[in-house]
Parts: sequence; C-alpha cells; structure tokens
Amino acid sequence: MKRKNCMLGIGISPRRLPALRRALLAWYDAHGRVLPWRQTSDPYKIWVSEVMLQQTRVAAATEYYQRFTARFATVRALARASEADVLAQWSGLGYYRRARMLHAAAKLVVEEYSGEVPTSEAALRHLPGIGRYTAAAIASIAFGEATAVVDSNVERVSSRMRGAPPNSKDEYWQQASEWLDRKRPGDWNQAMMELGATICLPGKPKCGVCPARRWCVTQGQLSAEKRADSRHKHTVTYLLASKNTKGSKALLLVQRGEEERLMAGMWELPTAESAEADAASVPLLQLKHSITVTDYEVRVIAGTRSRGQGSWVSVRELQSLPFTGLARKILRRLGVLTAY
DNA sequence: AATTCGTGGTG
DNA sequence: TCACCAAGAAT
Repeated sequence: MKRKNCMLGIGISPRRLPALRRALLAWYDAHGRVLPWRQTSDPYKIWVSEVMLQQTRVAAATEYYQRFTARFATVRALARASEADVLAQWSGLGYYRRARMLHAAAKLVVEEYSGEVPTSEAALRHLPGIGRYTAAAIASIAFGEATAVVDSNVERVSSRMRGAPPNSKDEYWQQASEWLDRKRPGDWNQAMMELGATICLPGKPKCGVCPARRWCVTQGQLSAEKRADSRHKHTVTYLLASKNTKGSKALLLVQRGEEERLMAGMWELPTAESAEADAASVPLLQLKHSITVTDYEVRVIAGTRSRGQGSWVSVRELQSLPFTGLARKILRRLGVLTAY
C-alpha cells in the first residue's frame, strides 16, 4: 500500500512542538534583528510597518518607516494629511495603492473607531489594505492575540521543514496555527519570518546555523520549484524641458490624472511625441526600468515644448512632489534631483 | 483564480 | 547582465 502525503503523515509530531517553540523563540530573542518597529508597542506604528513590509524588504522599508512615522506620528495625524502629502512620503517605496489604502483606513479609524486602532484580527480585517496576513500580524504583535501569520517566509520555512509544500494555501494557515506559540504569538510569528529572512533563504539556506534543524525534514535538500514568468517589454521616450525664470530654473512636468488606474496623482516627465523621439539622435539619458511585469527601455531627450499638457515646476519645489519611482530615477541620474 | 501593482538588492 | 524575489492585497 502506498503512503499518502496527508497532514498527519508529513507534519511535525505534536509531542515535538514545545521543544521547537522553545528553540526558535530562544534563537529569536538572542539573534533577532533590532528593527525600529520592534522598539514600539504603538499599534498604529506597527500597522504602518506591516503595510510597508508587504512585498518589501526590511532594508527598503526601514528609512521610510522612520520618516513616515515622524511626519505622521498618530492615526489622527495621518488621517488629516492630504493624499499628496502621504504619497510624497511614500514616493519611491512602490505599490502606491498601499499608501492610499492606509490613508483611507486611517480616516476610517478616526471616524468609526474614535481614533483607536481596532484590537482584534476580525475587526482589522475590514480595513482597506489589511488582508489575512496583515490583520493577523497586527493582532498578534500589537495586541497579543493568539493568531498565526503566513507570509512567503513562513511558506518556505514550513515547506522545507515538512519536506514538501502542502496541497493548498489553507494548509499553510492550518499548520501555522498548530505550530503557533500561544503564549508569545507576536514573537513566534516574527521568529518564523526572521528565520526565513535570515537563515532559511530561498537560494541557499544556512542550515549549519539553523536553530530549527532538528525539526527539519529537508535540511537544505530542496526540490526546485521555479517558474518562468514571461515579461512584457516596452520602449518609452520622455522629454526634459527646462527654462529659466527670474533666475530660477523650472522643469516641465505632468501629473497623472486622479482617475488613472496606476500611480494616480503622481508626477512624472512628459512623454515625447513620436516625431520628436525619432528626430532626436542622441538621448540625454538611456536606462532600463522594470515595473512589476513590464521591462521598459527608457530614453530621455531634450525638448522645449511650449504648448500641450504639463506644468512648469520650480526645481525648489521638486522635493515635495510625489514622483513615480521612474521619474525620480531619471531626475536623479540627470542631477536635477538630489537623492532623498 | 489568475493578474497586477514598484522598487531595489542579490547571486 | 539578468532573473529572481521580498512581513500581500485587491480585483
């Protein structure tokens, strides 16, 4: 008779779970990174950090977190800020829908919850931008609710420890719930993610220093599970038009419409007409830029467009505008915008 | 249910 | 150089 890969056959014996919990939590206590959002118990700030960390590395999110929580120190402060201001603070971090939903959720919290962040996973789940993962993360970390999280780290760690990925997404959540340390749910969740982010790496896991090795089936013998996703390719040409007015320099920029599906309301360079693009022999700048599933070949040419859409913006005002990441990259490369 | 959203580090 | 991928959510 063939053995089936059911949960009972492939998981960790319940008898061995307490020791696993102790080992992983001890490792986390001793080796967990000191991160700014781990130094606070403010639910609002933990919420901000969790949204910033959605599909975003710790290294990228850290400085944004510091700036954002300094600028908007409370839910109320965020709620009364303008969307442009919020987007400007988010500029460069990507996935701008997160910023809009966080802003909208902050307003909701002020109006519907008297400015107090909802304290349960179930209530958090109703706020825009808070899905299954984020609701459980905030509830466990900020409020100590005994609820487990599953992110891509937990999926990888869990698959390797079990020896194989489960048959469905839901089994990840079921297993995470079984493994959860219900005395320290927030720390346990962060420990699992920390393990995936620093030890149980996608490419080559550092099994030699892994605190969970005793409980791991694969121990580095990972079955390849890669998929090649086809990417789209596009070429785009932007125009750099500048003029001097009263001794101050201004650039021609365009703001995306509020109804745009992508990056609404954010600023970028005007695109060149095809005739202009063809006529320009030597671009000022040429670079590659990828936006999720599309690879762009970007050219920037000099121009002096006097009519058409766009606004002349003084270079002094540039720092406060919510630029798209591509626009920021271009302006930085051209030396127009100093790094920030 | 499969796609799409941004960006930067990494090997 | 370039494909992979990261504390996911919404549609």
